[in-house]
Amino acid sequence: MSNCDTCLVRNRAICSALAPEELGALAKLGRKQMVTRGQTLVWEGDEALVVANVIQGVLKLSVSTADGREQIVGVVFPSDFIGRPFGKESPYGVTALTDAEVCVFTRAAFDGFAKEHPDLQHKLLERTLDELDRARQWMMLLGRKTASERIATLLLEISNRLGSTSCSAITPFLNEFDLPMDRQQMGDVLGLTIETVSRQLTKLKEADMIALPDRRRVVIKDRRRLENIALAA
Amino acid sequence: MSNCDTCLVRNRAICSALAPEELGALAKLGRKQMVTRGQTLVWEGDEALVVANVIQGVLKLSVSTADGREQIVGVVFPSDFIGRPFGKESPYGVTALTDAEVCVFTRAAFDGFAKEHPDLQHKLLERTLDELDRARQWMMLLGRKTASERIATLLLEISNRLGSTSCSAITPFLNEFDLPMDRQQMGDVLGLTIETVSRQLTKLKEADMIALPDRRRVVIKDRRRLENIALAA
DNA sequence: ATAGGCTTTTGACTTAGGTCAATGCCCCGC
DNA sequence: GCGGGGCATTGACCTAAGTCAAAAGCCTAT
Repeated sequence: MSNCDTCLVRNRAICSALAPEELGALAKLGRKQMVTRGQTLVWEGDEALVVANVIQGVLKLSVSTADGREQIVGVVFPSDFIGRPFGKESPYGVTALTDAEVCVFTRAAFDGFAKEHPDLQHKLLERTLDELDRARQWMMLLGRKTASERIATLLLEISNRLGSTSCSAITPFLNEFDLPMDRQQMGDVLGLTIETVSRQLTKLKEADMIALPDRRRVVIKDRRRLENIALAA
Repeated sequence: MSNCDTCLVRNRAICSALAPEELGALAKLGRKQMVTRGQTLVWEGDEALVVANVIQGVLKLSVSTADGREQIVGVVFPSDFIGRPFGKESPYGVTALTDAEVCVFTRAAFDGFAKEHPDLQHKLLERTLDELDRARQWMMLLGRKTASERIATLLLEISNRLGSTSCSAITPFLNEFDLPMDRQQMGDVLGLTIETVSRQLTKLKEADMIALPDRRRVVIKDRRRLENIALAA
C-alpha cells in the first residue's frame, strides 16, 4: 500500500492515532483494494479474515434469515472501519453499495499490530462506542418509528454522513446528494418493503419537503419539517 | 469499595484484565452501590458522569421519543459494563429492572485510569465489539422478525444470558428462570405492545413449548422447537 | 377472609404496512 | 427512433399487529 500521505481519509480514519513512523509500519501490512458495486468483501458467518478502512464509497453490513429476509445493520462511509478484530466469525456480511476503495489488512496482522499500539486501540474503542450508539438509535427507529419517520430519519442521516465526509463543504450536511443505495436497500435498512419506501418518498415529495430529480438524487427542500418528522415528536 | 477479592463478578467483569496491584488502585476509585427496581442510574441525554460494572441484578438501557414511545436498546446482566466512557452525553437512560448492585466510578476517574491501562481498554474494546454484534442481531429482530419469532428469541436470549451468569450450572443456559422484566418491558425490548406479547406467550404455552407457572416464571419445555421459531427458518 | 389496586389476559375491531399485480419510466444498445 | 430489461411507482386488497375495552388473576393491607 505504502502511500498514506496522499490518503483521502488520512486524518479521519483510525490511522490518525499513529505517529508517522508507526504509520509506516502499519502501511506495510495493508494494501489498497478496489471493490465494485455489489461485490461482497466478507460473507456472513465466515471467519473474519480481514479488517479494513474505507477510503472511498459506501458499503453495507447485512444479516439474513434462513428464509431470505435481509436486514442491513450498518452502512459504512469513507474513513469508517470495517470488520471484527480479535477473533470470532463475522456475524454479518460486508458488501459494496457503490464502487469503493478500501485499505485492507489481514486480521492476524492487524490484531498483532493493534496489541502493540494502545493509541490505535483507543481510537478503535471510541469508534466502536460511537457505532454502538448509532446502532442503538437505529434500534429505536426499527422498534418504534412509523414508516414516514423512518424515511425522514434515513434521508437526514445520509445527508449528515455524506456531509461530514465531503471535504468541500463547511456545512456539516448536504441538502442535495445521490443516494448510495436503491429502494430495496433503503427498505432493508429501515425494515420496510420497497413499496412502502416508494409511497413514503412520494408523500414527502408531494408535501414539498424533498424533491427527487431522478432515481438516485435527493434534494432536501425543507430540512426543518423533515427533522420534525424524524424526531417523532 | 475495596473488596474486589469477594466480588461476585471478579473473574468475568473487565476488572479481570488487571493484575492484583492495579486492581487495588482501581478499587480506590469505585464504590459499591445498591439500586432498587425502577431506580434510574443515568438519564437519557444527561452528561454521562458515571460508568459501572454490574455485580448483581439486571438493568435496561432505553431510549424514548418526545411523544413517549419507548425502546429498550440493551439489557445488562451481572459482569456487564455500563456507561459511555470518553466523553459525550449518554444517548440512553439506565434503569434497574430488578434490585441490583453495581460498582460505580466517576467517568473522569475511570477515563484517566483506563488511559494508563491498555489491558483494561483492550477488554473494554472486546466487550464493546460483542455488545455491538448483539445490538446488530437485535436490529435484525426488530426490522424483520414476526411477533412469535421475537418472543421465542427473547426467551432463549434471557435463558442464555442468565445461564452464563449463574455460577451454579454447567449448562450454558437455564430451562427454568424468572423473567427480569414485566410484559410491558418485554414489549419495549421487542418493539411490540403488551397485548401482542401476552398473546404470543399464550400461543407458545398452548403449543406446549413453554410453561408459565406464574407471572415471572418461564419453563422452556421444548427448546428445539423454540430455537426453530427464533431462527426464523 | 375481603377489598382494592395492580398486572395480565382475552375479545372485538381498526389500521399501517405488506402482498400481489399492473403500469410507468429510464437508460442503453441497436 | 425503437425495443427490451431493470427499477420504481401506483393501485387494490389482505393481514399481522395495534387499539380500546372488559374481564380475570394476583398480591397486599386491612
